[in-house]
Amino acid sequence: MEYAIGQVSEMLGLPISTLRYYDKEGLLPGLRRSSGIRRFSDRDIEALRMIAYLKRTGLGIDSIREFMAWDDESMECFGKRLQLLQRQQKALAEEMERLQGAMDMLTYKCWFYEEAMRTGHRPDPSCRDMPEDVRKAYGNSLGKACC
Amino acid sequence: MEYAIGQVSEMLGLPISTLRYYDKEGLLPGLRRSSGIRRFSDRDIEALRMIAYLKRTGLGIDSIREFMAWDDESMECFGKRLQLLQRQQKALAEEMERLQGAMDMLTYKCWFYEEAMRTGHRPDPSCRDMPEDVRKAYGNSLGKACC
DNA sequence: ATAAGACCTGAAGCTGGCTTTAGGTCAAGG
DNA sequence: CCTTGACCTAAAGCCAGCTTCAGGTCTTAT
Repeated sequence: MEYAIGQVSEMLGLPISTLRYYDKEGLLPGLRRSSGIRRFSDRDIEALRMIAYLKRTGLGIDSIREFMAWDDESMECFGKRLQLLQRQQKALAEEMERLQGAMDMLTYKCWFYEEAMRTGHRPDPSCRDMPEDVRKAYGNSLGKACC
Repeated sequence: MEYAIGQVSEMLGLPISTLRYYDKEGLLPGLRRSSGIRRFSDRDIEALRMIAYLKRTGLGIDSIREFMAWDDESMECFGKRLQLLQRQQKALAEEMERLQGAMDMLTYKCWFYEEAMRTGHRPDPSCRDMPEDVRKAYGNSLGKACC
């Protein structure tokens, strides 16, 4: 089955301009055309879904282009793709750790301002009635920085 | 204690240009100057640490400016800041879910290409020897999309 | 007195990932 | 025949968050 750009846009919820941009950037190396018009195959659709996922992982356009360029029939492709994905897995794990630290800061600060509102003054981080989870979050993030 | 911009840059590992940019953007409303030169107090330093954390949560410069503008001596400030932080907590939780989905995709795809290299052909997602954690990751992300 | 070094400013430039603009082709329907 | 609508292109524009540039001030050491 083949689709025109407008249909694909609807199917995937992506603007037409984005699809053309991806094509121009070489993210869809197998894309067919008939008399100038792009004809998206089911494989192209799957590639676009994969692109969306790769973008979520934080991968940039350049790496996605590489990923898509490796001919997925070849044995060599498996190794190349695996390597790229593993690298990205590591990068994403680090990013998620960073975000967890930020989240812990928010947990502590929300407790802080709730306490401040309740008692009328800024609580002490060494406060004995800090809940256990907040204490843990505090330790995992600010520890000593305050504001 | 007060510091000049170069010292602060060293202390926090931020480029001088960034510190000036933050000041220009109004992120340090209390910053003192003597004869044109910025004098960073300990409170300004703490504010900068907090800015770094807020940025990590994904908060934009505009919201950080708001956050910093609320006079933190006032009772009203507690409520305002709490509200902003809670909103960001929700946004960050959603972002982390998105990333977890992306991570699950990577888990599945890494298994996929490892299998492909081992066996010499692309494995079937309905494969009985898919490890439990990979199956779970697969369910939580692609499910049916493939590439 | 002068040269180095730390500070200052406003404005322009950069990056990534699109989006918009301006202008053109082509097929179907009234 | 002419309009409408879906497609096409190259090039310029946009946004956030800095960074760089060009030029100026102030202090301190030689």
